[in-house]
Amino acid sequence: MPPNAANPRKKPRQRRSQATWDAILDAATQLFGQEGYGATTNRIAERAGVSIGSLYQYFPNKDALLMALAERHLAEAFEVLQETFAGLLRDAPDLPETLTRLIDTSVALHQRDPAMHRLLFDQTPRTPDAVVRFRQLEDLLAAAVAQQLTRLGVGGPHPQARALLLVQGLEAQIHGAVLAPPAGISSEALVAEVRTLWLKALA
Amino acid sequence: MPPNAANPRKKPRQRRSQATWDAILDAATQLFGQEGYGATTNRIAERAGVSIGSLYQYFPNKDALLMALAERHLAEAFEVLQETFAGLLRDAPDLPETLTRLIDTSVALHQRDPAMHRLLFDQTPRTPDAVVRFRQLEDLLAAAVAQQLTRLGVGGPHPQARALLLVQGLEAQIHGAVLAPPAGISSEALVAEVRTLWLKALA
DNA sequence: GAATAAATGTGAGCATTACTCACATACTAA
DNA sequence: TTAGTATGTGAGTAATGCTCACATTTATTC
Repeated sequence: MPPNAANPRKKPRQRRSQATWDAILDAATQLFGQEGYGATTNRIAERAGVSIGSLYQYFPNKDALLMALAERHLAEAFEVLQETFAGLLRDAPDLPETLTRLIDTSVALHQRDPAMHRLLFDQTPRTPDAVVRFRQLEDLLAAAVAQQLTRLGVGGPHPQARALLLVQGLEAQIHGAVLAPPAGISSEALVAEVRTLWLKALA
Repeated sequence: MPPNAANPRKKPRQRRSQATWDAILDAATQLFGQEGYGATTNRIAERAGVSIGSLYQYFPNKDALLMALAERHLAEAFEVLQETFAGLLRDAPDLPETLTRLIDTSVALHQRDPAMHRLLFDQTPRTPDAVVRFRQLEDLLAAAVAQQLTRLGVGGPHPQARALLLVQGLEAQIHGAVLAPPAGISSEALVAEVRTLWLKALA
């Protein structure tokens, strides 16, 4: 994953400060996970066994803590996606199999840590910085998808555009299917339908 | 639009209280629009020419103010959509024309008041209540769409599921295309591509 | 090892703000 | 007129994000 240019506070140099940084993020993970955005910075510092001043030495404000959690979350997701795309480059499967792998990966990522996903998706304020950052990563993903579409000869007149729409559409559909399936329809049925629709859209 | 069951404070009975209610919402629209979620309730009351106590007589907390703005915003959107669906029932056009009308409506709704849309989409905390409420409206929309898909014979084995995926996917794609078009791709090109993809997906 | 500088840690307290409540005022009904 | 109800007020409270003057620990230099 590419580095975030706007990293607000310097990262630690000495070993003890690295421990402090880790303790703060761990405490933030716990308390934000339990209490949502309402968790207070003072209690996070307390839980981390660190003074509130130290917390603000590494994170300029409360939202920066969430951003750090988001970065960690997204980095994990990127690793998984990296493997998926590596596999696609290696095996060069046909369109149906390619779609299946992409969808399965997306589903797995949404099932991995639903609480954290919901915290970041629903409760974290989408600051301009966060929105820009997210779009940046979305474009990266789209580029990898565009490469696959082109390889399969289904990129259309503008593969990057088509890939971006696939990324955005698929994310919304899988998110809804996995985290908020409507009464009367199973997640599995929805995911299967997602695959059917995109297969026809791209074939 | 169906009423919201969890309406937290009673609506006004006398004329002057209706004026108070309107003044508060107008002030909220202005200040939230200018300053985002950071706008304070005290200043909203001041701008409305009303005491802070009166504000909290009608809105139990800050988020309820945003919810009221969202309800107003969504009600307007529902009116427009109602017209669109009425037209579809009247004219019973073929699939390409039906898709065009739905997409054009969605684009128009996203272009109508981008600032308010961004405020509600990005900055308003997605409380559990708000999430449930939004899903409720999404299902309603999906039901109307499912009716059209069935009419056109493209509902597949589960029209309601397919319609929900269309609503979620389309919303995400149009939102991205209109409010955050990537460098090098025009909104128009993206919207055209959205239409192409869904046409093939449903044909 | 002593001295100096740099990095890291502390927590009382400040400023802000969402929200309450005891009370006052305006309206309605008899 | 009077009683009752609806509406309006704003000083004050509690909670919380964040600062800053200072203390402590580690690295560096002589």
